[in-house]
Amino acid sequence: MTRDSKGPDPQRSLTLLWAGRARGRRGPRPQLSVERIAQAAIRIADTDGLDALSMQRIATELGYSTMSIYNHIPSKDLLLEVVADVGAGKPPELDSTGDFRHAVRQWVAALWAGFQTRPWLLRVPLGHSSMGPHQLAWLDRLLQPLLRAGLVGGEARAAALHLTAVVRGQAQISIALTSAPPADEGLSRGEAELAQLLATFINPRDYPALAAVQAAETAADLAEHERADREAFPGALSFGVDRFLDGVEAWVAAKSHRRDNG
Amino acid sequence: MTRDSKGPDPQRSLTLLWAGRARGRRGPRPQLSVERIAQAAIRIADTDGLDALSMQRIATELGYSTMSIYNHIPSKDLLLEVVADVGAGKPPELDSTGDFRHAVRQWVAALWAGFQTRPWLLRVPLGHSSMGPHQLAWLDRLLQPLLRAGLVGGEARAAALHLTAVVRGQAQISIALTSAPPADEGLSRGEAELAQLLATFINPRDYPALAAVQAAETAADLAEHERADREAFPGALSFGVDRFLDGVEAWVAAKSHRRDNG
DNA sequence: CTAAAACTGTGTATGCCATACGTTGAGGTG
DNA sequence: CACCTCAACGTATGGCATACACAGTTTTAG
Repeated sequence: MTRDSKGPDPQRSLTLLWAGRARGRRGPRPQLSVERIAQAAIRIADTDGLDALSMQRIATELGYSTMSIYNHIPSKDLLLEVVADVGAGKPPELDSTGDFRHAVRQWVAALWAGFQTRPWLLRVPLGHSSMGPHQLAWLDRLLQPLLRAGLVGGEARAAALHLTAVVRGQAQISIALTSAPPADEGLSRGEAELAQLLATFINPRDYPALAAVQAAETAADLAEHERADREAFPGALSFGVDRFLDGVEAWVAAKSHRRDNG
Repeated sequence: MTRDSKGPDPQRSLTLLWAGRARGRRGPRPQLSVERIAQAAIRIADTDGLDALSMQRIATELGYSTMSIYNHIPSKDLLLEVVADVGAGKPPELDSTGDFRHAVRQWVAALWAGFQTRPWLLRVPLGHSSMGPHQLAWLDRLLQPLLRAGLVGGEARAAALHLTAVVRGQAQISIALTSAPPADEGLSRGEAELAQLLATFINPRDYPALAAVQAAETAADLAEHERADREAFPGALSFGVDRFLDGVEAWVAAKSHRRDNG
């Protein structure tokens, strides 16, 4: 480790992510470790947000000087890669019996819940962390029901990427919209008033489809909103995932039919 | 405008995003404007990346002092929201004749291309920019073919969100994996060697499905890779979008059938 | 018509940040 | 035992966002 050159070096990222620290080195025994540093960083981000995450903060949290951190991690960018991987945690256990759709929905719900718990994960630039051990574990878990459904290698990989991307993207958008107003000044105008303000901008001339959708929605809106709070993930996500799984199922069926007749 | 309180204030975000500067104010006529500032910021991010984007840099680029910027934009976070919206640009014109799938694919390809052109857009925290005029224009454009396909309000909105999320997420992952190695030191080991290094970590014990997929892929990999470079967007994205559209089509068909028989 | 008020642009200052560099001492290795 | 390597530390540097006080300009109130 020690002093090193910078720059986006995938090799370094990978070895850092996959740890496996070699023992039997010289010098004093390290008290700090990549693991401890990452844990402290996650703790800070969980409690005070990603903006509060600084090298100095980590060091004081652990009771060491700021620069000691750099003996274990060459830069903050690399640290963030590690944090993004470790912070993802372990993937859930899925029902491997029966419907592959059920398993996939379980996986989606778990990932969604993870992003709700740690919204800051969505603000960490991915870097090479998507090749970290935890990220790959999540990917592996999702691939299993997809392969079981009848997708072949490349298709399963594409479908898994699709689902990962959907949850990531939806969570990002969802969290962006749910940033709480300051609520001081006595009257904290709710989302309703905000939506109304926005509605004044959405004139049917510039946004015909949007206006149409918005007009058609005011009716059944409330009932759906209340129901959504009780679900594992919101209706918009659910609809998309279900339609995708419909398509996957049809694709597999068509493939096997092709094989039967070929 | 002038001096203002901070904090995530949706109201302020929206009024800033939707501009409409009122004239007839006191004081000297402003030479700077939110528009000019945003354009300069985009220029900087395009040429030197998001990390090079600082208030000082913007100011010197425009030939003003750093603090002048704050007379027009209360904080850098708000600036980024504006930049994220303006930087998205105008949505493409879609073929409104014929197949809705074609139009959707056009839209997806355009958004994908946008993210390739401006990768830094994916690193800007969304904030409330998703309610900016440009973002809504993109959304509106996508809603049109979806409504035409036969989805009703809520479904169309969910499907549009799904597609947006997919492209965003896939682009993020894709860009994260394509960060170039420094390529100094004579031998710039390619992605191949990197993949091989990664492969040593992926043992079938911990990652059974991944290993299976990887083993099944080495064969037809090259041909597919070469073909992917000529497409508007990569095969993984295409597969997912197509399966989703299959599901949407089936859903609409089932609905109309239900109606015919109900 | 005048004076106050409001606003834009400027310069300076503060405090936080990542990180380069030099030093010290610990503890394996020859 | 001598040497080498490395962990932890302190200090220093340059960049950053932004608070604050000021100067000049234009609109508006009286």
